[in-house]
Amino acid sequence: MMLRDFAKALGLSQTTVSRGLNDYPEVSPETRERIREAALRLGYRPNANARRLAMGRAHAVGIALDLNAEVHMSEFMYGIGRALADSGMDILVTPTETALEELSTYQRLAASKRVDAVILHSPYPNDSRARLLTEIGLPFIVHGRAETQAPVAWLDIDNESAFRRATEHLLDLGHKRIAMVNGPEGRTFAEHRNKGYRDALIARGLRPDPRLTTHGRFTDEIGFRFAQLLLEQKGAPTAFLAGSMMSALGVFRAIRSAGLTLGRDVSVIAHDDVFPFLNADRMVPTLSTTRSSIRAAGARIAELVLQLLAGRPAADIHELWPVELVLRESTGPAP
Amino acid sequence: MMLRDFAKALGLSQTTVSRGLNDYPEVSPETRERIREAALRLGYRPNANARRLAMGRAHAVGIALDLNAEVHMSEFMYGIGRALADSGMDILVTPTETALEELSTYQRLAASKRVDAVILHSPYPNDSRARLLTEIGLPFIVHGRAETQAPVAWLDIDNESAFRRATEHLLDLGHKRIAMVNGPEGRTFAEHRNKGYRDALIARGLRPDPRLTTHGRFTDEIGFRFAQLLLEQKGAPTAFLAGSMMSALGVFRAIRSAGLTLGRDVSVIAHDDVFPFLNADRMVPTLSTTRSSIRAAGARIAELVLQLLAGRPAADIHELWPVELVLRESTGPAP
DNA sequence: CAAAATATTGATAGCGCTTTCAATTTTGGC
DNA sequence: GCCAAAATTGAAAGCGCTATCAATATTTTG
Repeated sequence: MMLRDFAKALGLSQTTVSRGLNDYPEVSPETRERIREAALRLGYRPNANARRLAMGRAHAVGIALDLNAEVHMSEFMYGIGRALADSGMDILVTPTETALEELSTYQRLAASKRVDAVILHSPYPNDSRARLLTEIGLPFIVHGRAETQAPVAWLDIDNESAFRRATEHLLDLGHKRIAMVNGPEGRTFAEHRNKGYRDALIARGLRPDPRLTTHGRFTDEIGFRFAQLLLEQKGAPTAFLAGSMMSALGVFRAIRSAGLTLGRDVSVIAHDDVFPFLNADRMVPTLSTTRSSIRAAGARIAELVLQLLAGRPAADIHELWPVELVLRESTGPAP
Repeated sequence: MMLRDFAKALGLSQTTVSRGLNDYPEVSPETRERIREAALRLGYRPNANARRLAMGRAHAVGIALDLNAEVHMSEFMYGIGRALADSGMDILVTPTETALEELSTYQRLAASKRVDAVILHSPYPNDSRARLLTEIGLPFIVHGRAETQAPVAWLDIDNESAFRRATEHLLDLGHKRIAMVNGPEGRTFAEHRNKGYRDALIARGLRPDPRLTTHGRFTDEIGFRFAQLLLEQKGAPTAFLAGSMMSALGVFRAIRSAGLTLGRDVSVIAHDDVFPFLNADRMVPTLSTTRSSIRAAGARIAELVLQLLAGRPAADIHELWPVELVLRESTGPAP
């Protein structure tokens, strides 16, 4: 069934029916209701591709499925999708491995008019992807922060403050040697976390020891290896900051396999993006975290994308979300 | 730049250019090359929405982002996307929470012609979604197995054999009480795993104890709670089968928090979908697994979708993949 | 070398919507 | 009750491609 048939069945013109379905003001309330009801009853739905062509809008947002951020992606996308559900917007996912690949993906999406906007995540402070998108005029919003010449819309969590407070808390507990399993080097969020961590140490007159910091993907393996390495040395750290729950799991294993007790011999605070499959509050011992739902961020970002496309200036779209520090059993006084 | 301009710039008709770009045989090799080169040089790309409308094909496949299968989704989608990369097919993701929601999603996608096919995952033996898709004539392929009246295209891993062999191996090691943390009740793969597990026990004259089996989502919490419960009882199991790496992490914690040693006091075999962020081979101790890459499955499924859309009968599309049993340190002789 | 094939290119009619502009009906003011 | 203004509906022209059918150029054949 297409518009022509549907309109004929109603005894109305295609024009009126189209207007009725698209909330044009000039169609009378009774007619609109009649159209709505009939559409539901007869199961008529406009052909999305015809609409896209006629309106010159793709009704879709793109997102790169980046292996480096993989654990986070589905939860993030879930949030985006939920918020977009009623807007008729689709989510178009493209796997990318390298930054270069991501760039050409955006060019393709833009040139072929497949998406109206894209959501950029895990940015660098000076991000080539953000620059490209600005240049080709494809609207986008950053999950995280990037600086470009032109104003950029972004939503970020306050990583710096989160890690500063987490570090301060460990310092308050008497820890002097605090290690950090950070995210991939160079990414804005990793740099922000680093800054928060270092600032907290320096404020207490401690000098950050570069050997106590590592960068890498959020895998349990990296957490494990780094923690194991440090724990078997003399002058081992008594506390760890972990950039993700995955890294934390690795750190846990290293602590246990060194015969130490988590929360007593070694304290851990991890950043928790709130995955349904990994609950910091139900671990044993429960895990202290800096917490911020990545799903909620995705949902909000989707709303902001809609606003951006509706004409709200990118320069106005900046949200910095505070991060909770949730203290549980994995943190205790320095031994 | 659109086709009209591009064709004009080349001094050719739109027809010829379109044919050149779409690999029609009647365009001469030199002309084709000239078109190709110019397209690259001038950055011309056909408007996807105009193509979709003209061709009556969406050039997209849909997939439901199901919270119950969330950890697996990004890896699975990554495989799909990689295999689809050169085909011009997009991946359209929609979050769904309930089966009902998934049904209405498929109806919407079909009615509005947003996708040419969908990929159905985590099916039930008798699956309402598969029935709906058959009924409305939206091509689909199942990751897993479902039975319907009409023939259904599917790709599945041999869960039954995997869990039979895993169980047999534990039995060979002398274990008598073997527990299993299975997936959500009713899903085909969970039932198949159950069958493999039970058959192995029965073949050795052991009666499966229902108290040793639990069903649920693949979270570390469920693994932990179930294992903890069993390990503190008398007659505790000496071995566990875990339906996923996440469940296994929970089981590990329970074993350790009971003061037992993994691989000595208690053995564990987990099913490993091969996540980049969780490596069974680099755990401590290394983890014995039944292994099958969900990413590879996704990639193959994408190929099969293309074949299905190219006209290959669904009845011909059935692949049952063998599952490796990888023995490592987490399995040892019964104490 | 003309006629018949064959290879290659073009003109144009959709694809199923939205939207502009025109037509018609209804309402309001006096 | 009449006319201007407002409200409501319709006709038809795109949106930017693909694909059908017709036209032209190039070979092949007898």
